This record gives sequence, structure tokens and C-alpha cells, in this order.
Amino acid sequence: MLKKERFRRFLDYFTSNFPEPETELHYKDPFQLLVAVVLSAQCTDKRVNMVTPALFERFPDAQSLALSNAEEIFTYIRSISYPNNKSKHLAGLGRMLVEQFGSEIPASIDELQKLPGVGRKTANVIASVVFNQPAMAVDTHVFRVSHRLGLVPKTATTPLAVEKELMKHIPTELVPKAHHWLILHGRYVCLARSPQCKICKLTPICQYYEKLQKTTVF
DNA sequence: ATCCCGAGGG
DNA sequence: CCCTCTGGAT
Repeated sequence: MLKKERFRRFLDYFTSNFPEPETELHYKDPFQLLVAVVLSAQCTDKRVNMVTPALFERFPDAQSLALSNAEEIFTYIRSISYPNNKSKHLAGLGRMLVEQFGSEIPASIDELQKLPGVGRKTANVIASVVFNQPAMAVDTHVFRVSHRLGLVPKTATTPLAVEKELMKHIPTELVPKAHHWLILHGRYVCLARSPQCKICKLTPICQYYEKLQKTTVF
């Protein structure tokens, strides 16, 4: 199947069945989303959502983070992955937002990436979700699902390469939604260790499933 | 043992 | 390119 056809059917399916996908991280403003996404590295959204209510009550904005320190922040996030690194990142994040960005969340990818704990993936999420820019954040789900479906070539071995391949084929206005669609599919259907092909509606266009049929003996 | 909406440093 | 960070669920 042609790649163009794969993309068309992938986008058609999700446009029809999940027209308004959203992140599962809990937040109520750009600052909270930024913090939540920084915390979500190598950690499930569910666990992040367990610590953010108390965290946001104590630190409702960049100023409060800037006035605190990594030691105190650590006590609020000790139950998630890499609490030491992330508490240091958040302390520095608060300070930089206050000192260099007037306590506003910057909109450009380059400026976002200057913030401690914010790499390309997190910067793309903020640009896409907060500012509705056509930025494709490639996390573990997007990477895996894109390869399994056959949306990107095997030579796309890095998140950046996958990002560029996806951007080539997804219409600009659908990029923010496609990001969520790939994540939702990876989280609930195309699981890393046990892809649920039996309930998957995309098997007709899936490269992984196609190969699976060839190698399975009945 | 592997995975989870990765980032920073060497 | 590599390595380290390193909690909790499956």
C-alpha cells in the first residue's frame, strides 16, 4: 500500500471516530501543562496526575516555583520517575520563566527548549496544544505506532527523523490532532509489549499486522 | 524484565 | 553516539 493511502485512511478513521482528541494530563492553564509535560518523561500520565493537584496548589505559577527550591519540590514529586532531576528542572524552570520570559510561557520551539527540563518533545507539545502550532511531538508512543503502521520508513531511527517524516504527510491543520491520535492508539490499542491487533481497526493499513499474518502459522 | 507523552551531559 | 536519572505498574 502506498504511504499516501496509509496516511489518508489513518487520518480518516480518527477524524470520524475521535474528532476532538485531548491530552490526558490534568491542567487548567499553560503553566500547569508545561509542568505536567516536564514531569511526564518516562512516566505514565496517570501517575503524573496523582501528584499534580498538591503540586499546583503549592506552586500555582512560575513565581512560586522560582521562590522555592529543588528540595521542597522533590517532596511533591518523589513518587514519579526521576524525581531528583525533575525537581531541579522545575526550580530552574520557574526561575528562567520569571527572569527571562516575564513569567509568560514562550511560544517558539527555540525559546521553549531553553527552559530546563524542556527538550524538543516537550517544546512541541506546548507549541501544539497551547499555541496550536503545527508541531509534531514524537514520544515513545508516536515513535512506535508510526513505525508499526508503516507511516515512516525504517531509516527514521530517531524521534527527530520520525517527526520530519510525519510532517511531510500530515496536513498542517491536522498535526495537533494527529499527535494525540497516535498517542491514544499507542496507549490503548497498539501497546508496546502486546499490540491488541484483535480490536484494532487499522489492521487493513498496518505494516506490522501484514507481516504478522505472513509469519503466523495456523 | 520491560515500559511509561525524555532530557541532559559526556 | 553513548550513558545516567530511577518510581511504579505489568
